[in-house]
Amino acid sequence: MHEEVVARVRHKLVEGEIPPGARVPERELCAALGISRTPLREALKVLAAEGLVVLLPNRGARAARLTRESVQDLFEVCEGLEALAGELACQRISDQQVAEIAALHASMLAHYRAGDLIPYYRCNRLIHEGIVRAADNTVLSSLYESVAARIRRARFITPMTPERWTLAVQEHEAILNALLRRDGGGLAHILRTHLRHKRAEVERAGFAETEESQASQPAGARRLSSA
Amino acid sequence: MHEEVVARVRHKLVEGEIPPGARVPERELCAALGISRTPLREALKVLAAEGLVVLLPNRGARAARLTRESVQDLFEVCEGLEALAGELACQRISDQQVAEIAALHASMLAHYRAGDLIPYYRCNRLIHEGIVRAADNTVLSSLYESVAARIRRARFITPMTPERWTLAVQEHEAILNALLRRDGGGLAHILRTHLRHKRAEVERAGFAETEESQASQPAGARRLSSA
DNA sequence: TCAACGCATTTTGAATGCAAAAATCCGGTA
DNA sequence: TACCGGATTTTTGCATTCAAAATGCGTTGA
Repeated sequence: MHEEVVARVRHKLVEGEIPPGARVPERELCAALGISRTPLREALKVLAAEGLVVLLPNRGARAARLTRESVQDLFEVCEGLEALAGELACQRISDQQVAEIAALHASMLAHYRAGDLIPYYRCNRLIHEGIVRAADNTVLSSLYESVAARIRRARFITPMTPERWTLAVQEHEAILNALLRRDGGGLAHILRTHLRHKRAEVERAGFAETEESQASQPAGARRLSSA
Repeated sequence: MHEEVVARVRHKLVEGEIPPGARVPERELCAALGISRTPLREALKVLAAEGLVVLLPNRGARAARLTRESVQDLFEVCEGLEALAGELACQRISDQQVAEIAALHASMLAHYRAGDLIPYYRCNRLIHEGIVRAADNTVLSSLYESVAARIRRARFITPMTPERWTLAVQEHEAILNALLRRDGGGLAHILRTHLRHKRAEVERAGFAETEESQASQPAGARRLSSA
């Protein structure tokens, strides 16, 4: 049941039901989930360790903000993780797994042509997860899952433009090709490029400062602090 | 106080006070730390999310085992993270930070010459952490911390041989040189090599099957399972 | 003799209770 | 009317309590 609670609350955070910067209403969530405070508080501690919420001593939990720095950090790490996944996947992926990803790619393409964004996103995500899974590394999988979930929260503030959509599909063609050729270096490279473009789009769209919910959490000057 | 408890228990796990595979004695720990079960259980949930303990439903917590697969996975990911840190650090490190690492390197060298393993390990760790810190990426830092902590648990089963020690010091010379030249690619490469050697040593030493505490947790056949 | 069953004890997981810290509200004052 | 200070209410953090599951042990019957 503990895992269930963590998953439910994580879903609310990733899907924007609890927007970045918002307070996490302990009482309400307990009522909504039909549980007492103990398991919810345990779940919040776990989500804090994952970086999805911030625990303020004696002042409760807030959904972590998406600042310019944190998004940049997340993309940098995600690049590294996906590149590693690409390298390893090309060494270890089975023909069947390649076929599964090729099938996902085909339906993603169909959704692109039909202009269906939501199912397109779903296939997109499954392809990236498939590559990570094919790397056959449980540590990598769990770290990727954590980072990707946090990045996914930014999609509400980045509109998908037709140009970017076309480019992304082209990049996915290259991804599939590299995978078919088992070209680890090439796959790592195109995955990095793909993510850099996505990141540029998110940064261009700007974030933070636009949500009313970003209030009451002072902007940190992390880049200035040294330790 | 919550963070305090997590840190204390994590220390017990990383330092081998609670060996891999051993049961985490909830009652005892509560008594030892002078707290009730609630905060301890919260801490265990967090450590489970970090991968240091495994929670068995209705059967308590055990310190995670160090299997061949999990150690391999950890090293693979650590390589990726350190390589990324090296790349970023060379772009962002300040002269003062380089000087700090150079100083650490010098004292590490002195400890090597004196044959003092423990302080050598300490300097070694601080150098690697310094590089990661210089990458100036909080997400990277926290993931690295988590992976490095889990890897550190393996050091009790890998004796330091004179040959490996000499090689490690040589590699650290190359690491410092790459850093002084701000050669990101070169630093990433030597860091990967350094870790690969360390990993080979750990794998050669063999692990698991040697600790009585590894008992009663069936060996998983993860490499065979697909999803 | 040994295996299977049943009961008691221990351990786990979640709910509740209680003390302390924040946040809020309200009245008073300048 | 704006601002400050204190009391009240709410929220938070931890301890305690309670129910359910697992474990251990003794008994019984083949």
